[in-house]
Amino acid sequence: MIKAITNRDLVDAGIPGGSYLPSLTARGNRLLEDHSREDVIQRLKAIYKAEYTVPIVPLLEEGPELKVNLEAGNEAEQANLEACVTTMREAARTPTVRAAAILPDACPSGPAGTITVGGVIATENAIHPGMHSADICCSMMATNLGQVDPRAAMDAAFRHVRFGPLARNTPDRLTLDPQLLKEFEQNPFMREQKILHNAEVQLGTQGDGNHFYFIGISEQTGDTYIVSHHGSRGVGGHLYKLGMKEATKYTGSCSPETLPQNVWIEAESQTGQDYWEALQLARAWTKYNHSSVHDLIARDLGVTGQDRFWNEHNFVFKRNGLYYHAKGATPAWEGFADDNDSAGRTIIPLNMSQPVLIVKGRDNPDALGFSPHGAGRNMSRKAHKRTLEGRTMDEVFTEETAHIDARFQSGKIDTSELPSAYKNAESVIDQIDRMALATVVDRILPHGSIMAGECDAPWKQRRAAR
DNA sequence: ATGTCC
Repeated sequence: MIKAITNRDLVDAGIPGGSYLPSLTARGNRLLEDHSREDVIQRLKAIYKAEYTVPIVPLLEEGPELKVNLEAGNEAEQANLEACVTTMREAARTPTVRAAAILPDACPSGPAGTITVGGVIATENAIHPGMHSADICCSMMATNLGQVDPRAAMDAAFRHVRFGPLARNTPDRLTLDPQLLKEFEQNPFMREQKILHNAEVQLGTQGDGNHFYFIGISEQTGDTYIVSHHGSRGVGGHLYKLGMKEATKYTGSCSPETLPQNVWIEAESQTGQDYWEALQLARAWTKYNHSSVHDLIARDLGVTGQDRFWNEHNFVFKRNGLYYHAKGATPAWEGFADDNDSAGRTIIPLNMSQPVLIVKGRDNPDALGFSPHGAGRNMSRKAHKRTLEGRTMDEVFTEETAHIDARFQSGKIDTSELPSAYKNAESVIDQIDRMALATVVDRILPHGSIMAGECDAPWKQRRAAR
C-alpha cells in the first residue's frame, strides 16, 4: 500500500501554501492508482504552475529597435540625444512594447527607463498610464477670429483665462455639459469624487508650467487666431493616479521586473476597457475646457470663432491593433480621432516669441506616424536658470519678449518659460521638414502670450519654509 | 503637470 499524499508533502515539494492545497492533494491521491509517488508529486507541481499561478513575463532582453528622429547640433544636444536613447531603450524592454520612437523635441523626463517627452511607445494589449503621462490629453486648440485687432484679442483673452494652480471656475461663468457629467458618473474611474469635483471647479482653467494662451496672425490670411495649450487639469491628474494604482497591482502579479513607471493595465480586461473609456472622457472634458474659453473670448469680441481645430499630444491612440502612447508627440495620420480637423491640420507651438506651426502630418512610419509637439528643452529648468545668473529677471524678460506682448497672469515672470529655455526653433522646423514628419501649411505669427507666471501656491511656500 | 502621499 502506497502512503497517501498530504498537504505537507506538497509544501515540502516547493508548492506554496494556500487554500488550493486540499484539492491538489485529492487529485494527487487519485493519480496514485496509476503512477509512482515521485511522479505524482512532479505532476502536481506542474498542475499548480499551470492552473494556480499567473505566468511571469520577463523583461525583453532587448526591446524593439528605437527609431531615432533627432539630430544633435552641438554638445548639449548630443548629451540630450544620448540620454534620450538610453532611457527609451530601457523603457522599450517592458514586455508589452512592440515599437518605440523619439522625435526632434525629445528630452528625458523622470527616472531612468521612463519614456521621454517627445517619445512614442506602441504596445500590445496594454495601456501604460506612465507613458501617456499625468497631464492626460495635454492638447492644442486654434480658433480663427477673422479680421480682429490682435490687441483687442489679447485683452479679451486676458479677461477670460484663469491660470495658476489655485484658479477656479464660477457657475455664473461656465457650467459643465450635464450629459458629460452623466457619463463621468457611469464610469468606475471618473465617478471618483475628486474627479467630479475638479470637473466642476476647474472648468475653464489652464493650470501652470508650459501651458499658455497665444494670440497671433495667420501668415496665409492675416486673420487673428487664438491658440491654447493645456490638459485635463486635476481631472486627468487624479485619473492618472487611479490608473497607476491599478497598473501597479496588475503588473506586480505578472511582471515584477517591470520598472514602477512602466506598469500597465491589460487593455482587453474589463478594467482596461473602463480605463480606455475614462481616457476618452478626460479628453472630452479637455476639449470642452479649451472651446468654452475660446467661445467666451470670441463672444466678447463680437465674432463667432467657428473655424476651429484641435489635437491632443499626451494621449493613447489605438491603431492597427496596437496602443500608441504619445508623451509629447502629435498624431500625424488622418483620422487619429473622430473629431480631428477635416483638412488634417494639427498644431505645433515652438516658444512664445516664435510662430505657432499649423501642419499636416505626413504619417511617417519611421516616426511611428507622429510629429513633434513643440520645440522641447535641451536642459532642465534649473540648469536653464543657472545660465541666466548675474542678470535681473526684468532684463532677461525685456530682451527675450521685445517684439511680443508677453503677460504672466500671476504678475511674476517665469523665466523657465522664456524663449531661451527652449531648443532652437529653426533647428526643430528644419528637422520636421528633412525627416518628413509634417508639412507646414501656415504659421501663426506671434502677437502676444499669456502664461501662469511664478505662483505662490501654499504647498510651494511650505516647501520653501523647510 | 497634478492641491505634486489623504
